[in-house]
Amino acid sequence: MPTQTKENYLKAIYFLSQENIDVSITELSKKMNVSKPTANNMAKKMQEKGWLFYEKYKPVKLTIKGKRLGALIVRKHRLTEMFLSQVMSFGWEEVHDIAEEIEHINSNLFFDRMDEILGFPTLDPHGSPIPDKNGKVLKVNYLNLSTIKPGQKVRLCGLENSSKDLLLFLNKKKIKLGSVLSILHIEKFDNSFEILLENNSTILLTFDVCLSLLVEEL
Amino acid sequence: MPTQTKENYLKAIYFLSQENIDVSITELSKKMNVSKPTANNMAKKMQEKGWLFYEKYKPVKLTIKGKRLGALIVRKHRLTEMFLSQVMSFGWEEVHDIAEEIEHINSNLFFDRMDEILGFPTLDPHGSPIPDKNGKVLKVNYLNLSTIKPGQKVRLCGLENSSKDLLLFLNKKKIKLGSVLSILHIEKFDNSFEILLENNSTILLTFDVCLSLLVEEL
DNA sequence: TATATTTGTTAGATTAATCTAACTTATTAT
DNA sequence: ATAATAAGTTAGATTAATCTAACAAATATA
Ligand SMILES: [Mn+2]
Ligand SMILES: [Mn+2]
Ligand SMILES: [Mn+2]
Ligand SMILES: [Mn+2]
Repeated sequence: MPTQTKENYLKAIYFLSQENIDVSITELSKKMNVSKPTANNMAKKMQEKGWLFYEKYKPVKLTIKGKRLGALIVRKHRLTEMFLSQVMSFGWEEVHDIAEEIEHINSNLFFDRMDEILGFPTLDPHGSPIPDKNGKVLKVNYLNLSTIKPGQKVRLCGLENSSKDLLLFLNKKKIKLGSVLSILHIEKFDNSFEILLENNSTILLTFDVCLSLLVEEL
Repeated sequence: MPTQTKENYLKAIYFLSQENIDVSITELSKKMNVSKPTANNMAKKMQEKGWLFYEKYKPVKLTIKGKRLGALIVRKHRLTEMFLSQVMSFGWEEVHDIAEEIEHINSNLFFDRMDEILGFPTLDPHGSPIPDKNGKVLKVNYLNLSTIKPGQKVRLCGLENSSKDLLLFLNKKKIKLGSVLSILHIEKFDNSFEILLENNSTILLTFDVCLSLLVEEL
């Protein structure tokens, strides 16, 4: 029976592991906004639970069990986000904080029912994959908008980060998941993208924003 | 920002207060399944929060603030039960345990949305009133089935206790909220009730079960 | 009223999650 | 290779929530 706090640590390590299998105590402490001794102490406890490998002065690494458990929490998180968005009409910028709490609810029945009501979705409202009941994650293979050449037409499929600020910004620009973007021109000076939307309006996106958008070519 | 544990204590005191405004430490400790020192200690802490009056060797009593807060947690609990039952198709015997966790979610938006989707219900799936956003509770005035005379026809409107066992028993007997019951006969020997249901089947209910059923006369 | 029982409180300990200060080990730069 | 910096660890303290053992106060009973 993992506690809420430990579940959050597990998820943090799970995400940090995507970039690099090994996770340093310092990275973990930063992600969790706690002191290094706190992260260190927690790492030891999680080792005792069999969720990760811990050796003094070495980075930690999830065990198979830890990885699976982490994925299952992510599953609950993303199913919840999908439910909040599809069934309860929340905007994609509102769902994360609530899901951060609901992901800790202890009832498989509850999440299975969500899953069923949603028709067994594979992606969350931000385009991230929902791990299956065994913790297996579908590998999606999107392109980064920043790498697309002028003249190309793409569809927005996911986000590199789903920060509220980014989501609100995209709302304002009338860009949402599934939106079709035509790259008209890339400004040499600052690498900003001039983009034509479906509604025939033209918008400008900074290179930084383009780095956050995952697309597929049409 | 009340913690989950303290919210559960608050709710416990809130319910114990319905029967008797004053609540003893022993009652509280029993309801919460903790030792008396634990309950005592918690009572002191809740006093510091301004949720209750506490004086050594005296029973505790909720403050206005405590009563309101307690009612708001009950509101979240019952809205959740209603949502689980109406929107997510859970049986009335399945909703309590999940609601016991979800009631602690920290998002007014979440519960307001539930409320809206449900069409602002006033009763939960067990017939208990849902406190309003100010913590005000509608006073329902049902009769106890045990007090009804033979020949009378009544509608089931609520339950004195919503234990899972009772709910499963009622499921088996095909009795649900709104069911119409005609009292055919009361056995003098054991006070058992012979009852005719809408589907024309006749069932027998012990006096104890009748004590748990709240009805209105038709 | 005296005694027994119940109720409530104190004291002291434990576990989880956190902190700061001080120290050690490892890594990086000169 | 040494010194400086960064990363990781230990030690000791704190707060919330819990326990048991022992004691005190209130209530009930004979
Ligand atoms: Mn999220
Ligand atoms: Mn969380
Ligand atoms: Mn309930
Ligand atoms: Mn609860």
